[in-house]
Amino acid sequence: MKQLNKELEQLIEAALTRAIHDGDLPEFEIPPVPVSPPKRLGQGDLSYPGMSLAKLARKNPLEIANLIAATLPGADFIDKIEVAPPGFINCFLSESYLKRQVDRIIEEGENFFQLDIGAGQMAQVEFVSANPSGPITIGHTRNAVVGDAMARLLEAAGYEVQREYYYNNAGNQMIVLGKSLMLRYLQRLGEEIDFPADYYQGAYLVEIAAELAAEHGDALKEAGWEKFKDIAEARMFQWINRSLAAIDIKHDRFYNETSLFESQQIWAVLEAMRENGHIYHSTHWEGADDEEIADLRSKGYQPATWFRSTTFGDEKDRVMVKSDGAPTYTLPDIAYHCDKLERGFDIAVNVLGTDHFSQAQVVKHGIRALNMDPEPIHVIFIQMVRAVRRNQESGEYETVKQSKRAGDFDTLDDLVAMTSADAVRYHMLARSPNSQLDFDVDQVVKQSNENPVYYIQNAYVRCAGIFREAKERGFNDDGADLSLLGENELKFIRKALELGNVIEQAVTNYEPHKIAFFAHELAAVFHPIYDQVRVLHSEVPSEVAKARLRFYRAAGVVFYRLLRLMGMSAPERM
RNA sequence: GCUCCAGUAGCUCAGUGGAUAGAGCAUUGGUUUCCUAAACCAAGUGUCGCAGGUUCGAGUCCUGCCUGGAGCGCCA
Repeated sequence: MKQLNKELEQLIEAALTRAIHDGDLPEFEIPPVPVSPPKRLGQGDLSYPGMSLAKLARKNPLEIANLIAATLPGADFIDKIEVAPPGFINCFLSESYLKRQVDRIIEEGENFFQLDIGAGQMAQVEFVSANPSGPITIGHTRNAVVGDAMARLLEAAGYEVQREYYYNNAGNQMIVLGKSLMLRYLQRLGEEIDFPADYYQGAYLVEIAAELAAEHGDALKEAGWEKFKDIAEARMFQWINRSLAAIDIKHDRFYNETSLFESQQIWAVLEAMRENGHIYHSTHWEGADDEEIADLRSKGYQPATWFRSTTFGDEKDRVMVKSDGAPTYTLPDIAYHCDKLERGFDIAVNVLGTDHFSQAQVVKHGIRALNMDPEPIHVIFIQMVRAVRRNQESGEYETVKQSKRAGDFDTLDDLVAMTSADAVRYHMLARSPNSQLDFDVDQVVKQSNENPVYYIQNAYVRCAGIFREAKERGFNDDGADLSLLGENELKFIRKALELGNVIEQAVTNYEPHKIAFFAHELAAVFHPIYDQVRVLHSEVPSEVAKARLRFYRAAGVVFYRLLRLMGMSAPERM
């Protein structure tokens, strides 16, 4: 399927090139000529503001627009070109072209607007990557939804996509997790234990401990924390996968942080950075002021291994290996991204919460310190998300407490249980990642009947419904004459043909939320049409009904494609 | 103190430097003899945080300021 705005852009460029060649315009470098759908009726279907050329061409904008309009090469999709003051070039699409696209849409089916922008290229999306120390929270959920939608859009753009989860199963946190479970188990066996405040407090560990006690009795009493760490990690891994699967998210690969230790890769990376002259050994970083040095000294630190990240614009240097010999989190993270780049991805998208902002910068500095180009890496930063609900008395929004008690909604499992996988996905996606998101639990739950989620899905349901009814009546769209379609149906086709551009915008700008808004806009075009354009109605002549039935077949294809791009289900009935 | 994000309708938010700034929710009133009511039609609300600047043209770009959020660890 053609991206018509791109086609028109090329035609305008051709017209300009020719005008310059013919001497109708002075010599100048032709800038990009962005074509977009105008906002108002009567301004055509695609529009280009020719005013932007006035200065370059040293000519009255209206004259330039007229010149372009007069010399624009023809194309099968163009009906007419109009010029509007002060210099807009408005393109009206050909009706017969639009009608023909109904069959094209049906032919393409699930590949409707499958683009070739990324043909032959590999893309990776690393997302979620939550520490395996507890449930998937509402914050992870937003990350998961955005990352998966990004992956689906990259696939639609033609990339071969791998979904990866960086599994942080090394480091102190896992030891604490193992010890936390061990203490809960011993508590369950009746021992009096003072549970440390900095251990994992979640009730889920108490539950797992109870299960272990039921299954093994006191047989694990003498087992070390390592045993409990393995048990806890396996349980967390299962839990995370199950939660994500409930919203139709699966990763192709779980990349274990521990593998970077086992393979010695972290030390190889550190050595390479050292060879490039970016590593030094000291009690404090080179640019530290007296106050900072005094602070570090008061903590009694021995010398540590520092990365001179300030070379690459960082505000201070960073510790790679602590004075006790253990690496910080940053070193394996650099090694991991180094490994990613060596795997040859043309694009490596990384979805992170803004609390990882500094960390991500340091990783990029580290990649440069390895003399590698971090350009393929692109980070989508997700702003904070809170579950909120309105206080009935004050009318103010309040944050849902970070408690694991039943009735609070701060995990993915809770959100899905209270709403639906589709509602969670849509609401998490339909927001710019740059905006903080208040997920209004009551709104998504209570108003689930008048919700954009179902508004979009209902469009597909309605298409499916017509075919069910037609089948019962023994009616079909064989031999449909598309020329019988009316202006209403064309309105929908025009809008649907924008999908290619939406996918491209979403991919090139790393803004997957655009697809969610487009889906809603398209549904808003569809429903009024459906209300008026009937198929199985006594006043509709059989030939017209066939054409309309064919149209609804195409509309169903478009909505199916959209719903799948958002990772939502396409139900046949509500 | 420094870096990044945000500030647009009562609320939650869209908005490629272009033409008269848009949705949903909430509010009010209406709509189906034959597939469609989780739908449709109609009504209304704006100092686009503030002040300058660039431009033929600024919600969009630049500078300063105000407000809210995230970060700036020998944590992960």
